Amino acid sequence: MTRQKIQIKKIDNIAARQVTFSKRRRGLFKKAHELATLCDADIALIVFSASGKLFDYSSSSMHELLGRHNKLPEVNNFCQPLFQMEKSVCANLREEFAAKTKELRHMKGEELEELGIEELKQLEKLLEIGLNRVIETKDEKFLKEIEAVKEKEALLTKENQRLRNQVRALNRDEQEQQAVGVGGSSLGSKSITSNSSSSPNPSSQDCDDISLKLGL
Amino acid sequence: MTRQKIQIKKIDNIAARQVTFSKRRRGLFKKAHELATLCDADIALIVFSASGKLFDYSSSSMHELLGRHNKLPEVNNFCQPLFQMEKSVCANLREEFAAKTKELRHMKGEELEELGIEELKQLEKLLEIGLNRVIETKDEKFLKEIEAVKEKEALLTKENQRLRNQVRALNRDEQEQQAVGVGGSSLGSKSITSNSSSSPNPSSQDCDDISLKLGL
DNA sequence: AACTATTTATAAGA
DNA sequence: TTCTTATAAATAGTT
Repeated sequence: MTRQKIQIKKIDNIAARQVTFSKRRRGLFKKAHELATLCDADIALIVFSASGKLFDYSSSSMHELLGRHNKLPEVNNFCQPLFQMEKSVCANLREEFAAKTKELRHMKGEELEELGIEELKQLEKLLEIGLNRVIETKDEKFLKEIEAVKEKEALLTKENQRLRNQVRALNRDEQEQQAVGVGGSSLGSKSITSNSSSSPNPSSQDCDDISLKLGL
Repeated sequence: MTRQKIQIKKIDNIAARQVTFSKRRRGLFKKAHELATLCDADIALIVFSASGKLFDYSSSSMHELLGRHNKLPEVNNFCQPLFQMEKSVCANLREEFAAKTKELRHMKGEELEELGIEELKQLEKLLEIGLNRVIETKDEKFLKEIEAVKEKEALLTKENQRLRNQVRALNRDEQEQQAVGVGGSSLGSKSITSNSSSSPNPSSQDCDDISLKLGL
């Protein structure tokens, strides 16, 4: 597909065919892996070169795929080659696992002696980037936390104001009653006190919440 | 691969993931077919979408391809238990692998949103420790490098001194000869020149070495 | 194994 | 879904 467009038909020149096979095989496996990763798909890819060499890729357990595929009648006797494949897949996985483990160790500052200066410099850069991002994210979370608390604070302040007004009104009522009438249970004051006792309770619970969160 | 480069990791948005799956699946099957045609390869490609739908391609009949390495039917009976074993081993490995991958991503500052403040703080500490160790190791390597160069420098200085003395002695001899005798080949000067021509050579090679190392 | 001029694939947007 | 389009990737031919 470049320098010159080619027709999709068997390449006659053997050397050229082998070169193209290597290049495109890589590309195909890469694409398969990308599709599996990006779209959470299960993929099995089996390639036999013209010379009979086997290459394979599978995004998850080959058996699982096989099991599902087994429902198709013509695909029933593949045990052995698939087992071989599974083994090589596992071997690959193990290899990757070892590589990841090593990388992780390096990032934790272990087994650094085996690295050269250039690699150490790259590692340092990587760690700095990671650290900065972590700090950034942490700070963002803190800010969010603060925002939330501030919101509650505003609500509480408002509620406090309301309550203060209520109390003031209540006091005024009582003084008026003492000044005007002598005895008798007042329906008005009863309803007000029951109101004010149901309201402060939840807001004091909010208070506890906030102090808990702030005291992380 | 366009408008914007994307990272190869699971696409979060479901709709976008489906669209990408359709597009890339087509591309993958096309590439598989091209490889099979161009290079006379046998290819089997099995894809399960995240929702479980099956897509497959094979360059020759799937049966023929997979039957090729299946000349021993009796071996199939052994397959099943071996599969099971291999499967569980692989599953475990995959799980650990996923965990390591996630940890590594976090250390690189990716996908941090899913972490809480406490975890972020721990991660930050971990990264700081790693970074410090890396810097330490790097500095040690630098120091070693400098030590090595200094050693060579000392050797060279010594060698230079020796050569200077030799040259001085040589000059003196010549002056004495010019002053004392008129003609005649001197055995003494001959032996000195042969000495000095065998010695400077290796030390000039050393010089090259050092400049190479210093110019890292 | 590298390079590079092109072709192809495709992410985002309509 | 399908089309468009700007851009990233793959790769044919070459060295």
